[in-house]
Amino acid sequence: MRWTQTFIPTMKENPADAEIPSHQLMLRAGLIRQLMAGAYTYLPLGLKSLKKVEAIIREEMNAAGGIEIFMPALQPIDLFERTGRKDAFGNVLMNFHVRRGDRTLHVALGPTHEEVVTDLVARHISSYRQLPLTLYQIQTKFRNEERPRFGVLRTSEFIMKDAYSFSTNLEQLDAVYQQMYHAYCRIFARCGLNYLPVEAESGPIGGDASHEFMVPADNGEDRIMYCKSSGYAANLERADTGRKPPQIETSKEAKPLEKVATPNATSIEQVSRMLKITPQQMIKTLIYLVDGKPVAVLLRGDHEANEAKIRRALKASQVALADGVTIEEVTGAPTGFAGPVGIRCPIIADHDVPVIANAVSGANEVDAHLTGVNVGRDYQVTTTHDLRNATPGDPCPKSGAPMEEVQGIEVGHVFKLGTKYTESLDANFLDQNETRHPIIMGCYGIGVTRVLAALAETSHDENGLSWPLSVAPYEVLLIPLNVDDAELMKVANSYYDELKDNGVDVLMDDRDQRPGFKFKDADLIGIPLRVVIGGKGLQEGKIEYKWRTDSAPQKTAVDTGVETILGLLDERRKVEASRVPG
RNA sequence: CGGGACGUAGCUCAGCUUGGCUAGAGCGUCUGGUUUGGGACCAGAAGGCCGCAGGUUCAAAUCCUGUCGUCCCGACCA
Repeated sequence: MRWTQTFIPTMKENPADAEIPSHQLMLRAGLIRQLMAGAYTYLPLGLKSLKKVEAIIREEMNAAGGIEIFMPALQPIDLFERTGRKDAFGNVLMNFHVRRGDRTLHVALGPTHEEVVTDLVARHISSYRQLPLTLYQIQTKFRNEERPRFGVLRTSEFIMKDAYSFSTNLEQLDAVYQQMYHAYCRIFARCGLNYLPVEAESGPIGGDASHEFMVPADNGEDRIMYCKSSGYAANLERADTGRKPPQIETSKEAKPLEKVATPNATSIEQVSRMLKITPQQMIKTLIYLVDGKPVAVLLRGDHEANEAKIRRALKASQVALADGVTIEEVTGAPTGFAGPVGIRCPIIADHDVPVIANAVSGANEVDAHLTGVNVGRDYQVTTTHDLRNATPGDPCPKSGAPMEEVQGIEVGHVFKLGTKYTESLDANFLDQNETRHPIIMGCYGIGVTRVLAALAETSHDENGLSWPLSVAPYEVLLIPLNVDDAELMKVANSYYDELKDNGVDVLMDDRDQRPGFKFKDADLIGIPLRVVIGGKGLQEGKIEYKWRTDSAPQKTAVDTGVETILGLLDERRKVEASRVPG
């Protein structure tokens, strides 16, 4: 492609609306333009990369046994009512009424396609002989995000690869899951991403049933606990704190229980400042409604509650923070003064709570806290649980070494679903014994547009983007330095033609601009290999090439330049391929 | 949904506090000329419902009210 024949609107300055590097650079390099919050146009450069990512995904999905289909974004709302996800999605599900003749249809724009694909399978699969089956598509998804942000990282309309596996038993499901997991590793490696598979919340099947693929990045929205020595990595929601139940006994240094006045101090921070103590000395008492009944959850003052863990510990189905009225009922005080001593509801404590000697907690009385709170004497717990988010320094559940927290961008998710959808949508099969069972599902998603953003976010320098060869919009950027020089253009054009004839994806900057201008744009859009044809070089029979990641260009003979470039590209492709797991 | 910031030329921004000439600059665009290896220079030109609506005032980009939009923090995110 010739630059003057396409549409690459680069920008010299950072748009005011963009804050993080990927958003700024994708705008400046002319990959995307915003239409409204959470909706972006992909310009030629962005679209080319997107298509290359899609091609890689297709190759790997096909190799892993996936069958491509294409389902409608437009879906009847009753499918979501049957699976209960109309309510589960709530406002995130875009849905509306349309008139059709004298009828009114209630439709949704698909946020994902479990319902549609399961309905399809329910209608056409009925025998174990037809299974296993894995269907996938690459398609636009719609989610009414409460807060779209960070450019293309979180949008209300985005491209996703979603795959769904259908199996007769858990062994089959495990096999597909492993295949998909492996395919995902290959996809992200081929895209040149530095990725980390992390354990995620696993839902009904439990165990090792869900992994998210994260790209470590400071601006990532997800928090991951990571252990360098064991390789253990888990979503913050999921990560084990590695703590064990402590011995529960009253401290030998127990001081007397005392009530202190703490007017208007309702937060851990305010109380610790007022009493000149650290949050670690405090007991945080959170009142939850667990399946409708109040329960006091005790945590160390500096820790965060984890509702999924609380739900599991209590074997409950619903857990939510209690309202002010309930809190007054069980504590006898407004929100902010709850404590375990004398509270009128069951207590459940985190492992780290009973070991706090002479703790400070709310007094269950307005404007008052207690000091010298000790387990056994002042409040009773018989056992403890892991009820909180892990924090940096917590021991790794595998190695015991301190874990660290890293931020990440979620680019993929593999998940063993089980029979949630097949049961509600009647997707059954008959086994060898003519017995009917619900089909066992798995689902596997990749945020295709997010892969692009993650690459931009993690692969750039102060001058612009830097693409891997595999997904770069173009592999080679050919720069003739003076388009008015007929001799020079003759060489440039023959390079352009020959490279194209050899299957190289080449962009020629044929704009009538000064060299410096072109070099700046070259760095900004980040094409991996830059080839410069200039008057000075031609005089000595040389052309110049430079990898985007190199600092200085190298020279090679004009006559053999094309072969040199082809060789360089081959070599680089091999290097990139060597990073892909086999 | 709670909190904060912003909205003036295609882009980045000044002007608003303390209302008052024809609303400015740099970059970009167009024309002519000089240039040509890291975002050139000179001369000229085009380009604005100052987000929108209402109000106060002799007079509003500027003050007030409302509204829409965008961004950031938080909540939310099968």
